[in-house]
Amino acid sequence: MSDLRETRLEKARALQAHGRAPYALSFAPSHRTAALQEAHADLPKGEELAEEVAVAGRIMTRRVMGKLAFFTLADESGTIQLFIDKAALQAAHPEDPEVFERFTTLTDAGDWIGVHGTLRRTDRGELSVKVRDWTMLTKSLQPLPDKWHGLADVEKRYRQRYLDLIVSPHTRETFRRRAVLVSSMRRWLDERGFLEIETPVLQTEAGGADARPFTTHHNALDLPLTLRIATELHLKRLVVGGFERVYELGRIFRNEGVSTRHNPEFTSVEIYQAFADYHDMMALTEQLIATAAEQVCGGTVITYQGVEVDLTPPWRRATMHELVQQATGLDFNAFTTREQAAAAMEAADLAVPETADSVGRLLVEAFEQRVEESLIQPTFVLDYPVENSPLARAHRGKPGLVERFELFIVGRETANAFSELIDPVDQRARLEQQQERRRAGDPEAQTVDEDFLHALEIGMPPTGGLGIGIDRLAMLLTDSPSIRDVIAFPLLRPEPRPGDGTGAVG
RNA sequence: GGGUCGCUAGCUCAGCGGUAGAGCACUCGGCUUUUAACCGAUUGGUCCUGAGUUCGAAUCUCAGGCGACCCA
Repeated sequence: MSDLRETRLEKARALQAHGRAPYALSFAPSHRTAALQEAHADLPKGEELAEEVAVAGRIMTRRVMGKLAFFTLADESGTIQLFIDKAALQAAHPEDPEVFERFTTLTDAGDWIGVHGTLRRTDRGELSVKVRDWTMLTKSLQPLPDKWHGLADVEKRYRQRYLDLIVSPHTRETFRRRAVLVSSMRRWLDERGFLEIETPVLQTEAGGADARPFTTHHNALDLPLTLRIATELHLKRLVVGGFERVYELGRIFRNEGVSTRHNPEFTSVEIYQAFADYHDMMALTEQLIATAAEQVCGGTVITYQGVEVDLTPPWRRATMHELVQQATGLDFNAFTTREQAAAAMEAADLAVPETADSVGRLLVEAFEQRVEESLIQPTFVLDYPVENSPLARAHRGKPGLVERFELFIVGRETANAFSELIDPVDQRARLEQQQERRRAGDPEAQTVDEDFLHALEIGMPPTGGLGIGIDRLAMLLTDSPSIRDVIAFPLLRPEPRPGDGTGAVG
């Protein structure tokens, strides 16, 4: 509303007129508020210290009562109260008899200010800075949301995340935890000799996953490009090049719908370790995630949406065949044709989609329909059908299967790993099969990447590969029900703002 | 893609066919121990958009927009 804004602009002009700039260049705080609260927790009521401190922050609430005022000042660490005594402030400013009135009338909730003063605990027990001098750091022109209710409108919280962060301590904590998660994972990998190497986001043909890419265009080269849908094929090239432990933690883009579990851009970490197989990657996954949980949550037993989840290794391991048999009574090892499997599934009241054109794909269907969401505690699901795992190595002992696992926690796929396929002849055959599917109309099927195949022909050592969805892990470790709660700025349709010239957002 | 729900003051919400309201915020006045400060007064609206029904629509109907949740 422009009246509120105009009032604040007027205050900014008044500050300028009185020699106080509405936008300061810098300020030197001596302490953060949390450090002061902690250091002086035992200061008795009514007592004051001689030492002067400087703190900076945003005014959250103001209580002005005649010749005395209390502000709540918030910095990133926490809050502290400002105790503004008219007589004391004026005594410190003989040159400006209006100093108290300027402070109380030209400031608003939302302004950034810095103050110098002494610490005292009020009679009511609130540790406060008794203000000797104040500086406007940034004059805010827009009102803050309701100080008691905060921002309840979910859409507004996503669109104007800055407001959400100001008024919702829980949101700040979520993104702080996400940052701890990411740095914890990088540290864990770095300490074990993994190199983070950045691979291209812009690619002429996106590969490494079954997904549709975003398309874009390079003007100078007049070249159509796609955004990456995985980092897999380039990281493997690096293993071919001789890096034995590589990873990349970064943004992936998939041109798909949005939901509480999907955002078109999301963050993954892919990790490749030479001379390792998928059993090694299971051990790595357990340790990596358990360590992250300890650093983010303080322990490996956590609560997600009211359910206790125990991330203490080792985690349950079960094959997809076992899990499906337990849940449905169907033994997919016994089926030799799709017709047999389809009939058995229909008899068990399972849907049989047309697109699932093999026993293996039907097995995955049965898994998704009856098992997936029941896997609350961390579970490695092993040994997938070869049909939908074109980059995984054939199982060493089970024909038709590959050495692959997916990790499920709270019913959600959280990680995916293989003993990587390193035989270039087999790899070519698998990708050609995928290309066939693509020709037959599956837009998510993969294409043949000739340079990748060439790299495999140069020679990739036996390698274990792993991908972890950072957003879903962040949801788990921050107890967030929606992926949008752990993405600072989730994709939203732009808001129509017809003819709006001021206060536009975004 | 389907279903349900939501959209009213800067924020949080009430109003559900008859003059658009409250609390907070803002402005003004009072107040030297408040902390959702308090007391008094004032200000503030494209009731998401459009069409329809009606003497009369924030309210009912239809279409559209944006979002949330559930399902596929």
